[in-house]
Amino acid sequence: MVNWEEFVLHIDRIDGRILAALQLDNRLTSDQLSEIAHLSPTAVQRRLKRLRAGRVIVGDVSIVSPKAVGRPITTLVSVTLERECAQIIDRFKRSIRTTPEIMTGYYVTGETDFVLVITSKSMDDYEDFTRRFFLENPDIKCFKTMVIMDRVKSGFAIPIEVDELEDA
Amino acid sequence: MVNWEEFVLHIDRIDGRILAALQLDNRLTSDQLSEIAHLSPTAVQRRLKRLRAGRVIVGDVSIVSPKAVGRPITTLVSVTLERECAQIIDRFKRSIRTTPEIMTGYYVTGETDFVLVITSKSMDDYEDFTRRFFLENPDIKCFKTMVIMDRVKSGFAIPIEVDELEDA
DNA sequence: AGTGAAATTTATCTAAC
DNA sequence: GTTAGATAAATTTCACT
Repeated sequence: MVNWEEFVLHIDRIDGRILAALQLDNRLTSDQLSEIAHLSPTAVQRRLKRLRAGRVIVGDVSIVSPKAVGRPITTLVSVTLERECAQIIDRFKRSIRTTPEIMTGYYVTGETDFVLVITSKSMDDYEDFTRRFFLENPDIKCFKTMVIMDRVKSGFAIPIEVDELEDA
Repeated sequence: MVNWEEFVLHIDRIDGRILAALQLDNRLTSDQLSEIAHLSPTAVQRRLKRLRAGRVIVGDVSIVSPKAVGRPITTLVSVTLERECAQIIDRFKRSIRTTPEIMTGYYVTGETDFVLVITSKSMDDYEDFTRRFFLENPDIKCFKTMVIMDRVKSGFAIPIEVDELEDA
């Protein structure tokens, strides 16, 4: 039986170029992409459809300025749970998913168990959040806050080494 | 003199609804957005133009599956520099920006100086990267690696409390 | 297989009001 | 803010290699 979870489409050099471009700007038209990919606009669209259906492109989103919508404070929080048992971990994962203030949540190896990215309206707002979310949660042993001072690079673009892919 | 850096557009409830939708899917048509916003498609487009020009929407990107393009390993790395002087910090920031393996890089307060998000083809590839990037850099005092085991939530969507915004 | 060209449908932009 | 017409883009169909 095939493990369909592990199934990924075959990506060639042209796909690589299209993906590299769309990671930076997904509002490029098929016409613009056709120049980048050295292909006809129609062929580009067919590939796009395939890449989206095959979950190579997993989403298309607008990036909103946190400041502009009144959430200028972003913090990174590393969280250590009391005990690393499946039940407690799963419960914490669920609470991450249902808490809108948490933009990103990773379960990690190493120093701590989880790393979260949290947006807040102010430091007071963040403090208030920690009281509600962390201090009242008996599963949490400790947490450490890092306030983001500068987003040196805040992209999500994966380096796609086009030359390492095979020809179309 | 006005601090234009701090200037942000005024966002009303309708903008909030549009932004909340586009953060999840920016391929929604003006027609679909017009239903969400209870507005005509043309009015939606005018707002979109304003939101993009005013840098409320700072970008529009496709999210590519790291696995699908051969980079299944993602690590979080916290970096502490030898000394926190402006020159060393700026030099490190520059190297973050020019290193494609680093997807995200934050300058933070607290435990460490920087937190990086790095994609790799394999653990060997990551180890190789650390040798090139960290171990050969005399400005770096120490770094700690956390391998991401589960992306519990890997969105960038900011919670937009529509009800707290004023009417159009 | 996958590609390219023309026709149709659909969305977006540019006026009007 | 809306409606209507022009422009441009995405989809579909079909012929080609």
